Amino acid sequence: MTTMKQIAQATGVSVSTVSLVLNNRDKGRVKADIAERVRGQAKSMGYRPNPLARSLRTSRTGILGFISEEVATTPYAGGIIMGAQDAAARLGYMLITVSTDGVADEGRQIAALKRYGVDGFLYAKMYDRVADVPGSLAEPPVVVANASERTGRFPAIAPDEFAIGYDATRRLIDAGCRRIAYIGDKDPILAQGIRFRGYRQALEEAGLGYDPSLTVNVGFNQEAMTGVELMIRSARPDGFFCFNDARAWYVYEAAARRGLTIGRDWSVVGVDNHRVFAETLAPRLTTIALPHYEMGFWAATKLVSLIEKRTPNPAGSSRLGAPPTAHGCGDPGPDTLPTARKGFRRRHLTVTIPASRRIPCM
Amino acid sequence: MTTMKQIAQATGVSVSTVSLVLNNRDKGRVKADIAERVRGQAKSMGYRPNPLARSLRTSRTGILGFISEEVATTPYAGGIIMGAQDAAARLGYMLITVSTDGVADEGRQIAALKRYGVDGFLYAKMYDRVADVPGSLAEPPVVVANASERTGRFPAIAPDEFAIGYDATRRLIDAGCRRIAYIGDKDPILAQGIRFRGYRQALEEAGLGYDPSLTVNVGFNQEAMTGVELMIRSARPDGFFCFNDARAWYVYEAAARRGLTIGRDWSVVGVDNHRVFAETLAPRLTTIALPHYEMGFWAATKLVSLIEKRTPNPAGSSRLGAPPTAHGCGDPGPDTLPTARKGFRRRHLTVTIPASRRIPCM
DNA sequence: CTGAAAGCGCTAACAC
DNA sequence: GTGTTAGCGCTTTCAG
Repeated sequence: MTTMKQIAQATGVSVSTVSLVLNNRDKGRVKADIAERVRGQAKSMGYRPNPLARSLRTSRTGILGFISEEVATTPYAGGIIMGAQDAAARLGYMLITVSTDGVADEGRQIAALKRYGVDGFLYAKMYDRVADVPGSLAEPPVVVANASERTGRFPAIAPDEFAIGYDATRRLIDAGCRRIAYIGDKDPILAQGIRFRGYRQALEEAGLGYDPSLTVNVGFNQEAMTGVELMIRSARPDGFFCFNDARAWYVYEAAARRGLTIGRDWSVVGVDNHRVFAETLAPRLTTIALPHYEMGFWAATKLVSLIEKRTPNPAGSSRLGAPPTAHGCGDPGPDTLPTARKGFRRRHLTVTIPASRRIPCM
Repeated sequence: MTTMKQIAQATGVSVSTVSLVLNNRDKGRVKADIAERVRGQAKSMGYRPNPLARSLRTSRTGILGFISEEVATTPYAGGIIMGAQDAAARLGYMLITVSTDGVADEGRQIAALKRYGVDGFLYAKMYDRVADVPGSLAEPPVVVANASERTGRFPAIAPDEFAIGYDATRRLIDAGCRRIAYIGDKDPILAQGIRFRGYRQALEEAGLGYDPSLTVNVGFNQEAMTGVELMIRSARPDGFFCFNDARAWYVYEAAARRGLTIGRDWSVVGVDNHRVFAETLAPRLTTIALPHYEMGFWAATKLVSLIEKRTPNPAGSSRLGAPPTAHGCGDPGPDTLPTARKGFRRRHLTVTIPASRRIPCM
C-alpha cells in the first residue's frame, strides 16, 4: 500500500502538499507543475488513500451500516442488501451488515457500528410495516427500507401495497376475469390489509363489485389448502390475486387437481417473495415481485446523499477511493429513483421523506 | 465516545498505563490497585476501544470481508451471510459484504476491502462448484464457502452433495418406495452429478438396481413439466428425489393432476433452495434444506481462528470490543462444527482444510 | 506557494 | 511499576 509519505519522498515535497493536491484542495495553493508531478507519482505508484487513517481526522469512514432483523437476511433481505451494496459501491462506500435478533442485541449491534464510525444507517425490515427507529440511531443519518417509519422523521422506502393490490387486480380484470378471488394472509400484517384495499378499489372502478365470498385469508399447509378449496367450491372464481407465492401455490394445486390450466382456465396473479415461481413458471404465472433490490438501492443512495449534505465538501470528495464509475451523488428524490440496472422498476414503491410528503412512485 | 486519554486524566495516570491495563497486559507491570482504578473508570465511563484507531498501529481491524457473486446475494446467499454474520458477531468481528458481477469488478472490490484493512476474506459462491480463489486474495487468510477450492490451499466448506443424494434416496427407500425417480438438472453443475451418484449408491445398497428410465434431467417451465410427465408415464415411479424445489414443483403438479396425494400415493424428497416449500408445505413434503447458514457460520469461525492464529496474542485480545457473549475462539476443526443455534446441522456438509484431508461431516 | 508541526486514538519501545 | 516518546496514515492549521 503506497502512502502519502512515500509519494512525498519520491516527489521531493512534503506530505501536506501531497495531501492538498490529492484532495483537490491545491487550487491557488500549490504550483500547477508541482501538483502535476505529485499526481503523476500518485498514479504511477498506484496510490489509494487509507480510509481508516483518514477517518481518524475526518470522522468519516465511507462505511454504511446495514441493520436488519436476523430472519430478514434470508431470503427476502438478500435483494435489499444487494441493492444497497450496488449503490454503495458505485458511490464509493462500503457496507457493514449486521443482523439482530432482539431489542437488546440490536442495541449492541448499533453500538458496534458506531464504534466503527459508520457514516449512516440503513434500517431494513423483513416485511413492510410501521417501524420504530431505535433512539440510539438518532445521530448519524438514517434511512428506513422495506417499512414506513412512525414519526416521519426519517426517509423511508416501502412497497406501495395499495398499488400492488390494485395493479394485480386490474391485470386480472383486463384479462377478462369477472369473479376475482383474493387469497390473503390470515395474519393482519400491514401489506395484507392494504393490498386488499387496492383489490377492492380496482374491482369497484371496473364496476365488478365486491363479493366477500371470494375472499379467503389463510395461513399455511393443510389448513390453507382446505380454505382455498372451500372458497373455490363455493364462490367459483375465474381469477386469483394471491397475497404471496405460498398462497399462489395452493391455487396451483387446486387447478391441477381439476385438470385446469393456469393462464387458460384460470388466471393467477401473485406476489412472488422468493422469486422461485417467476423463475420456474414465468410463462404461465403472472407475478409481481416485491422490489427489494430497488428499495435497497434507493435507500443507500438516499443515505449517501444525506451524509454528503451534512459535510458539504467532505474530505473524501476526491473520490480517489471510489471506483472509476462513481459519479457525483445527486439527491435521489422520490421522483428520481436511480436506474440501478436493466429492469429497475419505479412501480410499486412508496417513498417517504422527512418533509412528510408521501409520494407513490407509480 | 470515551477515549483512553479521558480515562487517563480522570484516573491521574498516563495513556500507556491505561492501554496496558485495558489490554490485560498489566500483569507484573502495573500495580494492582492502579489497574483496578483504571478498570473502574473505564467501566463507569463506558469506555469502548476505537477499533479503527487501534488498527492504525496493529493493522488488525476486526473486519471480515465477505465476497460473493452478485446473484449470490439473493436468495441463496442470504443464509450464508447470516451465518457468517452471527459467527462474526459472537467473536467480536464485523462483516463487510461486497458483491461482484465479474472478474474486473471482483478485483476492484477486493482492492477496496484491502484498503479497509479486512483481517481475512470469506469467498462465497452461489452454488457448489470448484472455485478459483483470485490471486489478489493471497495475503490475508481466506476461507471458501459453498464451493470446493481447486488447489486445496484454502479451507473450504461445501454441501456434501453425495450425502444429500444418498440420504434423500434412503429416506424414500425406508418409506417403502421401490421405483425411485431422480428429477435432475439439465445443467451439468457439480451438485447434479454428485447427488446422482449418491442416489445410485443408495439404490444399489438397497438392492434396488438402477433403472435409467427413472432418471430425467430437466430445465425449467413447460419443457421441464413435459419431461417429468413423460418420465412418469413411461417409468411409473412411486417415489421422487428432486434436485431442487423447482423440480419438486413439477412433481407436485403431476400428482395433483392425477388426484394423487404426496405422502400417501407418492413420496417426494426434494432439496429446498428457497425454503418456501419447507415453510408452506412441511407436513406433506420432505425437504433437505441446503445448510447455507451453517456454511457461513463455519466459514467465519474458521476464518477468525486463522486470523488469531497468525497474530498469537493480538491487540484485540482484550475482547473489550467484543460483545459480552464472546468466548475464546477455538479452531473449528472439521469435527467441531460449532453449534450456532437450535437445529444446527452437521449433516450434509463437507469440509476441506489445507492439509487436504477431506472429511465428510455426516 | 510550501513545509513544519500538531493531533485524531491507540500501541509499543524504551527510559526512568 | 510507570511515564515519555514515537509513530501508524492522514488532515489541517499556521509559519515562512
